[in-house]
Amino acid sequence: MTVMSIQSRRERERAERERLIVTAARELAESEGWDAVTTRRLAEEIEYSQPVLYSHFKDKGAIMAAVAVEGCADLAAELHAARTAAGPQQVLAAVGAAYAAFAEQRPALYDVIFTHAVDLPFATPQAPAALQAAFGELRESLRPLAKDDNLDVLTETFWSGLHGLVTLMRNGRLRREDHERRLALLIARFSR
Amino acid sequence: MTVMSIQSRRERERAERERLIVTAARELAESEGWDAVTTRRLAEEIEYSQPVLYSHFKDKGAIMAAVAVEGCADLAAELHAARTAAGPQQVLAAVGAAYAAFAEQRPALYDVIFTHAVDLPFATPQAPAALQAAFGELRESLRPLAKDDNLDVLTETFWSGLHGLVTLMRNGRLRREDHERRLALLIARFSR
DNA sequence: TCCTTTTGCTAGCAGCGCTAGATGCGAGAG
DNA sequence: CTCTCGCATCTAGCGCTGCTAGCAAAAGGA
Repeated sequence: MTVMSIQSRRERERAERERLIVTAARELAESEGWDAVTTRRLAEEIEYSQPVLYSHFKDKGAIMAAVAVEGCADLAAELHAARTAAGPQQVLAAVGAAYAAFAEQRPALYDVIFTHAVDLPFATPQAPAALQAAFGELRESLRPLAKDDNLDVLTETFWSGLHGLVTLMRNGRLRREDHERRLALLIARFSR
Repeated sequence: MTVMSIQSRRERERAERERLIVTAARELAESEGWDAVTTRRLAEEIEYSQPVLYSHFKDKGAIMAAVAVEGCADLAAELHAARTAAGPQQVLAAVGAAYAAFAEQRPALYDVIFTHAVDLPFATPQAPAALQAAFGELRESLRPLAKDDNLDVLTETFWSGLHGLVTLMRNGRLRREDHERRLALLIARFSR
């Protein structure tokens, strides 16, 4: 009895600490940007020494990947809310706007999902469930508009359009004040 | 006389060395990626010491910006060639394919232009001429298709679509084998 | 109580961007 | 031709990064 319960307690504590690390990384990134997320700073934040991080994660990239998966669940939830709240004619516009809003309001999270960390499986069945869920929301928004186009290809292409809009705008390549017009145009081109 | 010619010789040599730096940075980035472009490595490559770099450029970002401007001229040239070689019905497809090919074949150059360096003015009249030229090629390709849409907004949106396609694909977010289908779909949605 | 294993820490490596201060070379004056 | 001055360049080093080897301490089992 003792052996088992002691072991399980340890595993529980370990899991809690792992959550602590991911949460700290995420909050630090969201409040001060990924540049501020150094292993020393993170260790200080969780009140352990640096090497502890490496007993949970292979390297810093793995921590970022964990944050990405978490953030992806948030994105999926927001897309789902937007999709189900909108009337049938406005689904694509609502989901597109929700996607852009997420990227705008939580840039650190968006970046770690879609531009930074590479060591996540993406367009395969092994991709994290949250990620497939987010993609699924986009796909369902486009399903009524697919006609003779392949739904997955259509979804990926529309998604690329959104991704291009938000990334180019966020690092100063596109004038911010025309964002709404560009978004509307993209949606118009993918509606009907 | 001596004073002037000595000074001008020095200025000429300085300018040559500046070109040397930019070229070395570009070649190093293209052959081994930007991670390999460290100030030490770059100094070694040009056979000067590190501080020399800082007598030409404010910091490493400024060197990257210089490479970006150079690369942008290449991009503009390739887009121009594609646009002028294609028949009127195939302009958009040709230019889109040329854009994607550039991103695919010269990823380091593409990244420094469109994702890395931020200290370049972009969507303003102060933007480098090469950059405006590249954007202009896209704009001219879309002009016949603009109809009642604002041409600049249309161009920026189409550009975003291309940018999203290539960036998401290059870091593993999109299956490579469907690239052609996605590109064709994007072009179809912006034609007519 | 003693031993073993596990856990976390201190200290340090190699590399980064960047810079202060020393050094040597070239140009102009006498 | 020589001396001096100023500028161009280099050496050395700062503070930071991600990451790890090796030791200390705590915890569990006999």
